Amino acid sequence: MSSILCDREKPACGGQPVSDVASNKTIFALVDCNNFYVSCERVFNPNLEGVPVVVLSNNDGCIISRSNEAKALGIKMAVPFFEVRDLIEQANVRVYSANFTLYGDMSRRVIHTLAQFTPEREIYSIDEVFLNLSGFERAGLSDYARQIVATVKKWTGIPISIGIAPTKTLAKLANKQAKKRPELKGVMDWSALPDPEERLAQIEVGEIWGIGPSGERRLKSWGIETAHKLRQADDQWILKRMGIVGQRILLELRGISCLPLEMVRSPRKSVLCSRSFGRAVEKLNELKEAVAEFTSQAAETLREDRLSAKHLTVFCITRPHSEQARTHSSTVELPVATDSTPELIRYALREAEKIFFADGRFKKAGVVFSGLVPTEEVQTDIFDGKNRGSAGKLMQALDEVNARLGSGALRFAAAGLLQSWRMKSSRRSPRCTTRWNELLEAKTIA
DNA sequence: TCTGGGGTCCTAGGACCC
DNA sequence: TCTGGGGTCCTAGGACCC
Repeated sequence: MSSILCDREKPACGGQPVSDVASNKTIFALVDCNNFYVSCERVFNPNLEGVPVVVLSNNDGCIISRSNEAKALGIKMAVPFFEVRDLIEQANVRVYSANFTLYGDMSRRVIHTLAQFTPEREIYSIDEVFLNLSGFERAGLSDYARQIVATVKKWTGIPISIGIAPTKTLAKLANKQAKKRPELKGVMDWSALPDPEERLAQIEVGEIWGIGPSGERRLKSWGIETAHKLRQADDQWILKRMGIVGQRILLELRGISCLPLEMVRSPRKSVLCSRSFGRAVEKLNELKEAVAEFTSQAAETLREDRLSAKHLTVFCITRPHSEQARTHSSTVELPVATDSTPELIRYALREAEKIFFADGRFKKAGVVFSGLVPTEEVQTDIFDGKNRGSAGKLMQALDEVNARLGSGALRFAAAGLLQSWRMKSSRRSPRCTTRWNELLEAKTIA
């Protein structure tokens, strides 16, 4: 902290190792897939072009992706489905349940295509990648970016937008502008603006990356309503009121990069699997079934990353979205970190029993693994007495079978067979790119 | 009636120690 | 009357992101 206060020249980046981050002359380009999930659905169903389309979250709960036509109807992001159901029926909006298997695969294709254009990339999320375009100035940054837009569209079918700027925060803003203004053809270079100050004055603070609803309320209460005003604010004053996060945003708006391009993904710190139930769960054995299922799924993720967990938390939520909504949780420290599903299930079920209470109506539950260590570095205990080698082989065999026959082909009995608490997902499109039996079919009409 | 899921980072406050 | 102070570690909860 003190280094930030004393040394204004030094950006408040935190301690990334030099080799993992790009040089300080990074030219950030944020690639963002337009309406990503909807665009994925359109790739395999061209009838969806030009008509309003939305994609729903798990459990068919909220709207999580909207086509431009759906946005124009006034359907807001993250709004509960039931609130807009009438509007959706009236306007004949096409509705899809989320198909994350398909979206994940399409994301990999986009990233692979981007790799043709620059070696320095940070995969930020399923639909966003930061690139370093430093070294491509001679080609003309905007021209080069338009070439990227055209290639990604041609090779994957996914439309993207690119914002270019000296910091990530400005690149985010540039990207928004690129989406808003069709005449920019999907690309905006912030540095090429004749009057960036004026542009910042038109942007509300709530639109800035990192300023959420609470930050927006506080800033506005101090009379800071636009990105321009925040940029002009005293950074020490902001530091005192909004902490290091607020100060970083302010500096980034001034063009001082505080958030480097992180090309190496930092190791994950936790694995979580949770679901809302399709209906309220009231029986202990159903809660235990669900907890066993979530544990088994999260353990699969652990093994994919070759990690073992030292701590396990089980939580459940009773009656959310109401005044009595409560989270109950219980954490156990394992004697030896593990990635073995049956062992983890044993501990998880014990915690589930602790948090269960009669008369509870459970709406959601989940399992969190933390204290993650690489499996080959696990500290064993001489009094452990478990044959960890054979447990490892069993898990490997299980993962191989499930990889070949589809996730869930081999399951643990503790997770139950009926799983009547399972969520709704009634409108899912076929997993065209990852399931043989859901391949797209071409039909000839006689 | 019906409101996602998976993550990270930061801060405040309590416990504890010397 | 008046009850230290500084440091570390841990945890819970808030805020934010996509």
